Amino acid sequence: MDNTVYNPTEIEKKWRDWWEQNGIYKFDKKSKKPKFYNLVMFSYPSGNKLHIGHWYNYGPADTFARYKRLKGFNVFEPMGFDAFGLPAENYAIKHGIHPAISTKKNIEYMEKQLKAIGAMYDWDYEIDTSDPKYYKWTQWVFLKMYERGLAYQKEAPVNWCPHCQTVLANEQVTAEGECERCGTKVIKRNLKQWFFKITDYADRLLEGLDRINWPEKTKIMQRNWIGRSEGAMIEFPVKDKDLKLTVFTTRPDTIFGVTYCVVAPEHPIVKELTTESQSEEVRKYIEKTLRENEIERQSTEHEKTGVFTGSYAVNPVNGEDIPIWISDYVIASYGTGMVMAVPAHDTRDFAFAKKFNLPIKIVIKPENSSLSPEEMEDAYTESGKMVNSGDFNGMESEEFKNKIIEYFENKGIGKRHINYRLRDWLISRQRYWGAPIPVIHCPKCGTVPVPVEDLPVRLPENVDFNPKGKSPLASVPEFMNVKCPVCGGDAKRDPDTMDTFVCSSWYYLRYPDPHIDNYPFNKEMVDKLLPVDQYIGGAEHATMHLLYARFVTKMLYDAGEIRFDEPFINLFHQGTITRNGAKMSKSRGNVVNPDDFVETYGSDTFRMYMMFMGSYEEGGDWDDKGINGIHRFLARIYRLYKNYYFKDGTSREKSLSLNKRLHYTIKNVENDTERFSFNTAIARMMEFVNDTYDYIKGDINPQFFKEILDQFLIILSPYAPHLSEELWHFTGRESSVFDEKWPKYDENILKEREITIAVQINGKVRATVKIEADTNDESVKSTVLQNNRVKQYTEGKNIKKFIYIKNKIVNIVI
RNA sequence: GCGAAAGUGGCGGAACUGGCAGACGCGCUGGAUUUAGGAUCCAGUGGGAUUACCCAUGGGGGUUCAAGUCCCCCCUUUCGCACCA
Repeated sequence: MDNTVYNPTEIEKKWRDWWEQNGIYKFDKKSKKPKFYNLVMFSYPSGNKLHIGHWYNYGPADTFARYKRLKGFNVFEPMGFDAFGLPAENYAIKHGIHPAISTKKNIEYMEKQLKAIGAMYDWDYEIDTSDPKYYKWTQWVFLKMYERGLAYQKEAPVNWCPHCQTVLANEQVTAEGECERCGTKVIKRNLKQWFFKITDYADRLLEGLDRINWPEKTKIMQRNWIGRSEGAMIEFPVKDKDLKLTVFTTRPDTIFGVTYCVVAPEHPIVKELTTESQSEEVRKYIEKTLRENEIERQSTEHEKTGVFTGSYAVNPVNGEDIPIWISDYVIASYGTGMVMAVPAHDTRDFAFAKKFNLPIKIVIKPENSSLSPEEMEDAYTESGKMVNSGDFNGMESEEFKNKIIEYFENKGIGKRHINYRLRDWLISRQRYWGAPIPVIHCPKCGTVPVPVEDLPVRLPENVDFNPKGKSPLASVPEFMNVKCPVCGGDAKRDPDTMDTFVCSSWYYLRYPDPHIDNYPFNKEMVDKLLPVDQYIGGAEHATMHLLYARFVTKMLYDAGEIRFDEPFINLFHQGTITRNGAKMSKSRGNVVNPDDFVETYGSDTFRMYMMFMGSYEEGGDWDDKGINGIHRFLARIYRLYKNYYFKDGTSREKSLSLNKRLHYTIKNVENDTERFSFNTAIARMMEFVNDTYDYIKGDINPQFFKEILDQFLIILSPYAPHLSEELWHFTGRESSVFDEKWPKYDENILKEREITIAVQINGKVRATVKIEADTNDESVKSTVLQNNRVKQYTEGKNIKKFIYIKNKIVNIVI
């Protein structure tokens, strides 16, 4: 009987050590094979260590990398740590340990866990963004931005997280108005901050999306985030005042329908617009607005409110007086913070006009109907023919849109304009654990960038890093006091550190030569290895890291530093793993701790089970018992080789069916792996193993069986690397299975000679018949009609139609 | 409110361009082997009906010889955007 026991713990340790000792995964820079840069999003070392989400990112990604290696690519698969930033710092604060120490410890632990995955990482290429050797070059990126006029300081209402005690970029505030990291409600504060001018790249960030193979939903998110809209800026003089309202509109064609204007309550111009008699009401309204939180205020369900300022603007095309209101439905930070209102053709303006009894004036008439202000229930926002629009009546509104802008431009009252929702990237943080901003403030020379040769601006270690609402570095005189590089006089350093997303916006350039110390990256290696061929990571970075990285890449391309302007050619987002149908969280108590399962089942089983649970794109639901299925499968493979690989047999015949099954498996596992359909690839391998167990029930042809099993090991190896290496050596090999070539399948072997097809009568399957593949329609028809089962149904009936889809199905209509 | 994706056995999920729905696995049932097993092997497993029949892919219509797949309406879930002028 069978007492062969699959002991993953022992096997996996053995082969990890062997791989390391023999340098199996050392990246060969000189290889002539085509390169394949397989990248996963690196992790930040917080106290939580590697969780299942990391495993789900890294395990399957490594399977893909191993597959590519067997397919003949020179695969580059590095790993590192995004070590600066809030998670690491908050962990340090909570435990009262210096972040430099806790980060180091966490990295050490996570390295161990990452090694337990058994991935092909070449650790010679490891990155730690909190290492001065790395952040020196993050500061260099800042200086490049500065040099190119893309880094600037300005005072602006910015997002402030009261818990993290720092400002945040727009991208780092959730839709609920909460801090992306800690979930605290974010408030607005007026502060002087550093920004990167990502808005300069808005159009190119849009255009580039058409050239990359990314999930469509991610592209859509980026497009929406950038929010390009075409329209016009139009000036409305204010009656009896030396003032002008400049509005942005995407519907200049509705200019004759303007019946009022609205200014955001917090806009400075409101003071000047408000008349004596309205001042009390306006003051109260502004106060009320400021008390309300941003989210409630910006909700579409929020009922319209507003107050008349007492002033009137003049419509520049017809001289009509139009009242100026303030209302919180106008956002101060978008466009100019003021709008022209056309209730007849804009739903929001319509609701406002209805509420305050403002006139509704129709200027566009739909194709086959007419509108009347009294009967309208909502605004008409489509195109149509112009009416009530002076000399332009009768013109198509779409055509008029362009005509009227030309008219504005000729008269000097407006111009064509493209507006974006995207704002500049706020990169300064009032926190300790980050790369210091390499800038010196000199009373004489102003803002002076730190000369490149003086980099890095080192983060001092002896600092009280507990957040106090201002930069911890500001209270470190040794750090702050510095001589101005220009005039040599006394000056101060900038006390802020950079957003961690700056660190991760260029790390993929550093990987190919992470130890280079005279430049941020090795140009020759970057030319060779970049852009990234496959990037795999979570979808939550759609409008953060993935947008920033593209921006920085484009900037460096413009600066002549690199030869490509899109960093990630192919992108894939893995799904999320749930448990009992719910997201894993500590509060639900349904967290899967990978270490526990790896200990009992081994990393091969753990990795493979994650891949088997569901489609990689959608994730799956974790089942503590389900993992047994994969464990049994691997143990079954183990026993198959140990007990039958060298077994004697006397059969001289090859099993045609098993051989065919092998080729079928090679083909499908190849196709499925290529499209990240790991769950079906594993199912195909299970079918193969089931078939081999059928085969060994009979007499074995030892030579043939060995060949079959050898090839199967190679296709199994990306999925269960340790087990496959073990068995590969068991068969007598001395070299690694990962130095083999992916087997080729033979389409001729896959072609069935005799096939079974279903015969339907009126769409219901009533029989199956065996036919020769590719036989002509007539002979199929006679075979089918002679079938007894078919005869029962067709006897004495009139066959109206006989449909035969080649090699697939027959349907007889009677 | 708008946009996108999805809804298939007791469960996780297959089904690539319309062509035998439920691959593969979990669980369950029965059997074999075993001192015993939560190990292994074999068989069965969508629902109903006493035998080649009927019903089944969220619900309702439709197109087609043929629909999980295409079209229309509705319901539910998840995600994204939320007054962006």
